[in-house]
Amino acid sequence: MTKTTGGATEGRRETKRRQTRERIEEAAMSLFLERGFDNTTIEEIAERAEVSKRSFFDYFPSKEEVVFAWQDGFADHMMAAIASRPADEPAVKAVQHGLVSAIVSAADERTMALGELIRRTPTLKARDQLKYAKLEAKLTEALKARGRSDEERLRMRLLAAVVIGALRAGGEIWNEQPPGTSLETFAHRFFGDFWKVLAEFGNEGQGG
Amino acid sequence: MTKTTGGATEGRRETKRRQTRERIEEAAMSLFLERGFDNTTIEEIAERAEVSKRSFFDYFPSKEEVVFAWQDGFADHMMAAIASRPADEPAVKAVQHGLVSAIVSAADERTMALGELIRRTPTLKARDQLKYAKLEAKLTEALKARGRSDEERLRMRLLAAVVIGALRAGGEIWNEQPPGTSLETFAHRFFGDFWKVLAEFGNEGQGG
DNA sequence: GATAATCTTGCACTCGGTGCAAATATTTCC
DNA sequence: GGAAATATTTGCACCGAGTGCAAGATTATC
Repeated sequence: MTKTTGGATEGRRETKRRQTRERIEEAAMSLFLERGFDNTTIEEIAERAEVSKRSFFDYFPSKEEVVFAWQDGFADHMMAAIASRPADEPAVKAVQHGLVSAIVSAADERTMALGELIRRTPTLKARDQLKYAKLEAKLTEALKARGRSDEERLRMRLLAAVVIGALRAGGEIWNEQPPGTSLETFAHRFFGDFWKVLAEFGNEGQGG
Repeated sequence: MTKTTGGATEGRRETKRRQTRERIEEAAMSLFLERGFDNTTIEEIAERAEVSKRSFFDYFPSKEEVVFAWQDGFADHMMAAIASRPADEPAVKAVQHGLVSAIVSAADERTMALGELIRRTPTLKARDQLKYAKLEAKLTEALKARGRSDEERLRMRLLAAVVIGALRAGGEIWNEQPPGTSLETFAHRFFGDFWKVLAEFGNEGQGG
């Protein structure tokens, strides 16, 4: 594997490694969901995944990171969705579509159960908030590509901050929604309200 | 101390306890600033504060919490400042004044050094983000008191989310500002820009 | 000063996480 | 196929954060 012998082939090693990683993730998740995050030890995870405790740390840097491993996918999806929007579309709309697209594609059983777990576990709440910060950084990056002047890029930074704020608040409100509500419908309605309210805030702030 | 013998007197016990707490905080902070958060052990803190390692945990639930202990004061100041604004003032303005007031009163040497420490220490970043979430919750609470209808209260929630987003972004931008800039001036100018940009985002979002 | 309540301490223990070196598996090259 | 190079897994010893508990020191109450 010095540089160039095979190329894109996935040897037995890579395969095994990927499988092991998946086994650990699966084991950890099921245990967390069964008996809670704090009541699960790494040794128990390792045992169920049939690896040693020491090997766990070859795959994940900490117990918490297993919970948030999926998160990168969300950010990548969002960035790709934004990049795929026409360059002359207003940033505000592009980011809305990007977010909704990422949300809808990420929303499944597992993710919801995970959210519930995080909400129940104080230890995980802090790390969960960091997730938003990381997302905001990525979003800023994606949006800055659309800005031409320095002033534009400052605007994009604020847009990212505001939109991530909306995402967080929207997530909370979504959790209070009656079951059976369509996530996509909710997301669209929410953004509609959001822009409207934003305009009002902006005007009130400038006036007075 | 069953219920009612003395009343508001501060006995020797309370005094000593407060002093000890301050000694621990002081010891921890100076050590963190000297050699970093991760390179400081609780035993070292305890030693410098002249208490046992076990006693440390009678005063702070964890090493991290020492760093964020001051944070409650900020939130309280902000809430008080908002509550003191006239009830007929637009919420947007009230929250701006409340925040600026809290920021200005909290900004000293120590706080800045602390911010630097947090930025340098990955361990602390997650917990730092939680700070914003807590602040947002408090802000929502303070603002909801101003809302009459359910719709109004929803608006207040979004306002809190957006404003905390601004606070976070503003903090970052402040850190990139040339030294010597007046914090108060910066804060006012920032909010001015912010409301303007917010109105633009709102209109773009509704249009299109 | 006796007694009750509270605070502090030491000790033993659990768990998360790391460094290291030996054992094991995989790939590569002949 | 087999030896050598390389990567992976494991066991072990260790550190530091944090907790429970019971004994000892302090402070408050009468």
